[in-house]
Amino acid sequence: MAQINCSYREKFFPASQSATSFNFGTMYEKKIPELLDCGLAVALKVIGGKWKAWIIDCIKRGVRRPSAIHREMDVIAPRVINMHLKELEEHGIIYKEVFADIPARVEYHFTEVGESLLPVIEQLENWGNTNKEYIHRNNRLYTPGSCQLLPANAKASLNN
Amino acid sequence: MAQINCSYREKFFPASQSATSFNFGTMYEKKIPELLDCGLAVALKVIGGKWKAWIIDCIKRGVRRPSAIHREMDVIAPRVINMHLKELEEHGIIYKEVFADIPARVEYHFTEVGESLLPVIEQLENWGNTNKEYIHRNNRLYTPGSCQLLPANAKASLNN
DNA sequence: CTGAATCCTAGCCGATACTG
DNA sequence: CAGTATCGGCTAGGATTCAG
Repeated sequence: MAQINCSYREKFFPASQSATSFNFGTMYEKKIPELLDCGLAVALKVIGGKWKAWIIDCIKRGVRRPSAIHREMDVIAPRVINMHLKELEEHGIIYKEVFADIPARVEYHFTEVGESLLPVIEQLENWGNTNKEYIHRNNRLYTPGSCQLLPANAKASLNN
Repeated sequence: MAQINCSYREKFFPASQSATSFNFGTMYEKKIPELLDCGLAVALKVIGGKWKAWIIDCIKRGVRRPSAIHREMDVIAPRVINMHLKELEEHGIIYKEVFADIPARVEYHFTEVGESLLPVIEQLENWGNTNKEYIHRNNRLYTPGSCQLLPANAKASLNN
């Protein structure tokens, strides 16, 4: 059985203010610091954000230049893509190679840590693909007091 | 090498409007539908949200009653916790057992699908724990043009 | 081509009070 | 104990413009 070794209370709100309780993720200035010592929280922070998954997928497929990424994600505002790219860079997931060409030329690549993230993302992707219909279905059937619908396929997993 | 089988353009913005392109996630009413057919996006949607990880961890450790969860997460507004609980229920990750006691008594349990999510979360947690120092360090060292700092440990992963 | 600056909106979340 | 309602703010994200 999977084990989450998370003493969240401590990790989200360390008693010792000297802990690694600073604000990270500079996409916006944050008033309320969050996360910190919890691995799960950090991981979610890194791959969270509305379009990070898509961007990571781009780079993974060799779409490395900003302009190319913008072309593929033409429905998303370039500013937003750039913000996500910058955040990924700050987190050390990708880094940028700047060429002295004119016009300017830039390529993004995964760092080692970034590459180590890919298999984990694949797990998430697989889970999502095998369960998305179920989740969508549940969402549709759900009504405020419809707990009766769920136990049918859920009770099986109970053992008390 | 990990493979993400995501044709994002199609999955986020299906050409056929008849696709599973409805709005899910009723924590709030959404004006702009999102996600849909991409497994990764669905997975992130399910475990996303500021406190879902903590809540999932609670239930996993046997802290099943709302009042108990509220006690443990006493820094978080009960309303917010309830919203996340409701969303997890709507997504079919947990379900609620309602006892006819007075005062009211409720217990949350994982559905089968919910349990299948735990190992995946563990992967994320592990990745985060082994890389959080690196990420935090990067965040601190980062300055707008500090791409010079990263390639040092990043170049190694390049092969072109 | 790259990417910063400005303005704006929607939605997540926080605090409080209230019902059964 | 469990859950809802209302109000307000912060912030991620979207649209546009301009600079290097």
